[in-house]
Amino acid sequence: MGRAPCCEKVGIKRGRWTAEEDEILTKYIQASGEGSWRSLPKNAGLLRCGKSCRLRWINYLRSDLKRGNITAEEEELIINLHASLGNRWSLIAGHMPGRTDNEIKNYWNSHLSRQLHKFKKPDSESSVPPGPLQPAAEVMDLVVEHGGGEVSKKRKGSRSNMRKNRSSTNPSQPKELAGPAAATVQMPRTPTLEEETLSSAVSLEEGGTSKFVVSSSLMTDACAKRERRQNLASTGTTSDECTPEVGETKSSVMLQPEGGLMTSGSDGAVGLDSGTFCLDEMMNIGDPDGILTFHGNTTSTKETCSETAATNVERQCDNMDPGYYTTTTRASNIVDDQEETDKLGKMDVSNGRNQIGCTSPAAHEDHHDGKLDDWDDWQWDEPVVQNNLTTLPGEEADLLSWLWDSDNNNNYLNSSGNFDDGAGMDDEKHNAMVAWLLS
DNA sequence: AAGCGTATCAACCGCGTCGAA
DNA sequence: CTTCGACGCGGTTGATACGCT
Repeated sequence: MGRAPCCEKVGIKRGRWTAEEDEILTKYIQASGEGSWRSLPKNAGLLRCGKSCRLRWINYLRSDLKRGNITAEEEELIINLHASLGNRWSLIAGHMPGRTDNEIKNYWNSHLSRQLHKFKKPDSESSVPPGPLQPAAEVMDLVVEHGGGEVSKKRKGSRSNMRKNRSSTNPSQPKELAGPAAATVQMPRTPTLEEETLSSAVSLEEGGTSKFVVSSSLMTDACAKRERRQNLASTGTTSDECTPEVGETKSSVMLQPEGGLMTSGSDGAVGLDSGTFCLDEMMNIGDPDGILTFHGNTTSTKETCSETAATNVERQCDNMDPGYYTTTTRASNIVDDQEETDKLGKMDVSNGRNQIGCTSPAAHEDHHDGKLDDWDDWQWDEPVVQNNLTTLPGEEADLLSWLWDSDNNNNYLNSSGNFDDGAGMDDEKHNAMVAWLLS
């Protein structure tokens, strides 16, 4: 048995609203108030469905609506909120006075999801032979899956992109990170959702420079104390002022490319200023220098996070097919080895659209005292050269070029230049790639 | 200038949730 | 406890605007 229609279909006007209808609806609501949508059209003398009236009022006629384009600040906020809330447009809109869920949803679908689409390596465009692992795409699938949002199926380009392309005099010029886009947006607290949601998002700046965001929120009681610290950080307290609590060692502080702080305690919990995320399930960050250990044990520390959290993390771990790998997130040791420099020359995020380059934000950490440099100083166009990534010690350099080789050529050419049919891209590499991206 | 392809956004549709009966 | 109506939400559609060739 089908559901009864919300209103009679016959005699109901559809399509665009006229100015007269708008005026009738506005006057009626001003006189009688919102609500009773079902009976409203009849009472107001409109030949419209109640739903349609409600939608028209909420999305267009309300006096408190903000008109005009989405600003950079709002875009940043949408990205951050979407990373935490997913496609809960009404909730996102609730954090953005004057904006409607429909407006935000449209903006996401037409603007922001395409950026994800660009970041996500499309299978159809890839020359990767069918194989068990396609690291970059798979990782991005993983990231996008958890709140990264659906990617528009139909849209390929963008009119705004066309405008930019036309007006751009220097396509390789990285988008300026200073200003709104680089500002940390303080996430409004939405407890129930944060408690249940583990999500991630990725955004990509245009012009061939990447802004990689993996923001997650998974609130648990055990993580709450860290959230308090991150709240301090987001309200102006620097990372240095986030002193560890008794019995806890501040093992590392990393910087999200978004400009937010990413912290981890000795217990392996990782916090973001846009939420907190118990990472015990997936990896340990126990090394004071930021050594990140990736593991697949999802059962040992469940008591520290809620069952929901554990379930979600388990799901992520399942997707990641975790093995055991240890990588590092530091990149500040100075070496004068030209050979290593040459190796790292392969690691360039000035990539083409089918290539994903990734540099570790943590590599930007000042190794002397753990103090974070200003993210604005990050050189997006040539990060390897300009951000001293050329000074990685040999082990890290090998890892980077090794990972890069796997992804950069899409054909799994190994470091020796031999073709790898995919089988050679073993779990270890895959997990290392995941760990690297997450770091 | 015309035609075509695409982006944008208002509106529609169906389903889930909630509260009252 | 069940049913039903109202509402709200998210996904999708379609008309229109716009940019490119």
